[in-house]
Amino acid sequence: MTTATARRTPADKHDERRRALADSALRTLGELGYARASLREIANNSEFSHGVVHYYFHDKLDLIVYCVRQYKATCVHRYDGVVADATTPEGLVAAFADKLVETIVDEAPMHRLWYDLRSQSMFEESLREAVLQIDQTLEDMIWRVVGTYAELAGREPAMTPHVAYGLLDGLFQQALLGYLCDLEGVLDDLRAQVHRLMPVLLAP
Amino acid sequence: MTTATARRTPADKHDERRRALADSALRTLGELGYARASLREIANNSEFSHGVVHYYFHDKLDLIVYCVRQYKATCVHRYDGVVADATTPEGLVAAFADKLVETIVDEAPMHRLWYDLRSQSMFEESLREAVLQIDQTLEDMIWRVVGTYAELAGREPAMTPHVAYGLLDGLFQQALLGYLCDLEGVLDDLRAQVHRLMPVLLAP
DNA sequence: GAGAAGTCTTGACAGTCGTCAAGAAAACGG
DNA sequence: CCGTTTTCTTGACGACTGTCAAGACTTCTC
Repeated sequence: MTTATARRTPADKHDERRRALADSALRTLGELGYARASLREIANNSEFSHGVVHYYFHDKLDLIVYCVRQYKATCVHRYDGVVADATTPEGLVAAFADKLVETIVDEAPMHRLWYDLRSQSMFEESLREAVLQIDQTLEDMIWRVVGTYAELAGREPAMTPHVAYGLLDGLFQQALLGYLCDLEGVLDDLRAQVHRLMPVLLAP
Repeated sequence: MTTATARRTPADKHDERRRALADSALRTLGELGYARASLREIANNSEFSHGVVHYYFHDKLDLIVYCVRQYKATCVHRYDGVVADATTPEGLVAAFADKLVETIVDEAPMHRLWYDLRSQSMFEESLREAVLQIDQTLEDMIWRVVGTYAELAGREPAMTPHVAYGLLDGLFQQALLGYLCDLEGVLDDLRAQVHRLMPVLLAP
């Protein structure tokens, strides 16, 4: 009865419901993208009715930004284990590259949704604040990997966090598109590319 | 009367009209993006009526793919002059970087439209063929720059065309987003980043 | 200049969209 | 158990969408 988990205020329940709704919505958004995923379709692929969205979210933009924020909040810790377990620079690179490939296979819909949202933010000003914030967390995520890699290698990073993220994101996006287009070898290519790129990110 | 330009078949006129319509459409598409640019809005911002679109194009997708193809067809020759005029590796890099910055300022709407279309192709299979083709021409464009740079420097490229394009595209996309978000210094940053990256693309 | 072919306008069609309001249902507090 | 508050469903609204067809207009051909 009076366990710790029973200590839930109404506000907590409200938030919990928002999270559950966002989780459902993410499935549909990852499948259809930002523009083609209607609120009715999102609701149909969930346990909720289409009207309930406006009870928990102000409007469609509010829902979608919340969804992507929620996904990315956990996403940015994907490589924490890689960083924590690494003992050699080569081992870190290998684990990092493997994890990159793994997430393309496992979460391609989520990644394309992110790139969709980021592209839309180039047109829709109201998306830019959230996109810039998320982009920053991704940059930090990458920098934790590169920084640890530099430490293990006993060398200094030769690039800013911004550049390191830009370069890796370019390769990742390319691989994601190739994977979704069923091109052959894109995943192995990505792995090899990361192995080649990482040493370049460090000063000689 | 019987000048060379008067030698126009009806098919030529038809193509010319398609090009003119596409030119108008590109303005609206660059402003609103793929999803929010309706055929009526496109027609309103042109000298045509909304029905004429279906006389020259099969449907909306047909129009938009034609538009982006048309734009990119000229876009891929942007650096031809840079390549042709270059006499030293450093000069080539400087001219290339300047041109990259210039096109962000001058043609930001067109570039964001391209990234929009490429993102959409991750969801819409019918876009993928065109996107992959255009992406290949962009890769070739970049490789003409990198290849000439390698020749002038008397060294060998250390990356495949695919990787070189992926890396530069990542930086470019980042700078474009920053520019559209009115972030300070993104253009100078891009210039500096290209100066640093290009030597890395060559073998020691 | 009459007829034919090509070009374009207009208006309508069947859907879909985001949004909201009225009220049912459920959960809660005493 | 009743009254209140929160939660959710249902149905409707106006606006907007891509598409198309009927006909007007222009251009060309003989």
